[in-house]
Amino acid sequence: MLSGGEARTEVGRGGARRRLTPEERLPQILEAALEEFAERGYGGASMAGAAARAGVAKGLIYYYFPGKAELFTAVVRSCIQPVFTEAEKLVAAHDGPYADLLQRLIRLAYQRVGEDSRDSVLFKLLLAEADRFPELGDFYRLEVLSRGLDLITSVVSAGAAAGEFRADAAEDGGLAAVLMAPVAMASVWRGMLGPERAPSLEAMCAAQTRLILSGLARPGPG
Amino acid sequence: MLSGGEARTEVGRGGARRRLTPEERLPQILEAALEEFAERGYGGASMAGAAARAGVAKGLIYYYFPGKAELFTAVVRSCIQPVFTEAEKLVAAHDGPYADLLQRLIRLAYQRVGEDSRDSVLFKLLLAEADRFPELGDFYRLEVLSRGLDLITSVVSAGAAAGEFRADAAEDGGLAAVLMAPVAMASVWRGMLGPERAPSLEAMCAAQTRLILSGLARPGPG
DNA sequence: TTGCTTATCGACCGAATGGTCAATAACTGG
DNA sequence: CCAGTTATTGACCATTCGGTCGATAAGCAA
Repeated sequence: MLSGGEARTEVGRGGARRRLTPEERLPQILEAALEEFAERGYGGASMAGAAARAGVAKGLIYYYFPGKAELFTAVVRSCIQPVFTEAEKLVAAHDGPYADLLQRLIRLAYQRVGEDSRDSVLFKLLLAEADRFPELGDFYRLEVLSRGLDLITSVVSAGAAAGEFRADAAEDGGLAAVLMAPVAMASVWRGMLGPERAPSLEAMCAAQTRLILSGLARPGPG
Repeated sequence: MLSGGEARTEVGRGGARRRLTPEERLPQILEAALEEFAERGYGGASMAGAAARAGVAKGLIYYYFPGKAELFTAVVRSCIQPVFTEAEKLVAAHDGPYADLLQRLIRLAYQRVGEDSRDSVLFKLLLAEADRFPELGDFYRLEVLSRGLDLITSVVSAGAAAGEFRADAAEDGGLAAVLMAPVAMASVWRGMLGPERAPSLEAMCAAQTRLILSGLARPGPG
């Protein structure tokens, strides 16, 4: 009865309405969606919630994104990509002992993990949802995992070629993953347990640096 | 209108009904719920879905569990705990060089990750949902993280005390986390990318073994 | 001002979901 | 075989949520 067919009689009389260019509104929506996703997870996040955080009507989000899934992938893309460009720049610019470079890379990575807690939360979320969104899984494989592994591999190989590291390190297929994992896991731990309860970043950074440098050194002179 | 007060006229005439003791039914429900959660995530999983997988009416789940959250924590508990008892038994029973023990522990961990893919998926899920369920976070911290770190720390310390490893390894607060992370991350990668696309477990196991053994060895004789 | 484009709103819908509850059939002990 | 206990059912409810859509106002050009 009270579901009148088109009984929509009092529409569109909303309050102050500010019209923005898409270049201004999009970041607002992405930022709000990041908060919503980080706080409630993918399944728990609601379009209405993201809209409310952005101070915007729900319908507007559908004006910018086809649906929830696309909004999520857009948020992830906009957040995780810049991390790697930084590291790659460091590698390209470096010269000197490779041990120093490796040490500096490790420190940079841990530092970055400690900086923005929302990044960690989103990273964790990415892990959790990747298998339900093929596009997300591909994105992670290509833009995060492979990129990180390649970066590490190139440094280790160069160090081995320069006689600084053990020669067999260059052909060790799993080494890069083993070197990358502690930072990734530190991020996950931070995202899930919070900065206080997760293992200390400083301690992990120091331990990994020591372990790697002595573990990769040539067994030669005492 | 058509919501008759107690118009429920034809209830309870369902088909073949098998009555089981709770000790028989509970594992069925937990197993079915594991499948459902692993496949759809926490938010995406539905009580009806879990019930259907168990071949049971939805209401029965509420007979055994107060709600969705409790069902989830029960599933996680039942799944992750047995992993550690195995490792702890290994440590308790071992004697001989600590390098061998460490090697064996690493192999056991990677092996276990490779065995049941649902465990990896659930582990990934646990990471993702821990911060929305305090009970889950505590469970992880106490029953998984601390337990693993303690195990590793005890072995490393014993090895250092026996003069097998570098003396300073025993006091390295972050070392255990760095040693534990690759296995955990390997599990996460498997859970999110699948066995084929994730970094090879064998390669990671071999690389980590090499890295650790040479990284922990006393710098002494060439 | 007029009129066109388009960013923005918010009521609405259908579907799905978590959770409840009275009815009931399967066992149990006597 | 009967009565009491309890495991099990499935219809039902309230709510939430993703997504649609017509109305509308803000800006811009003429």
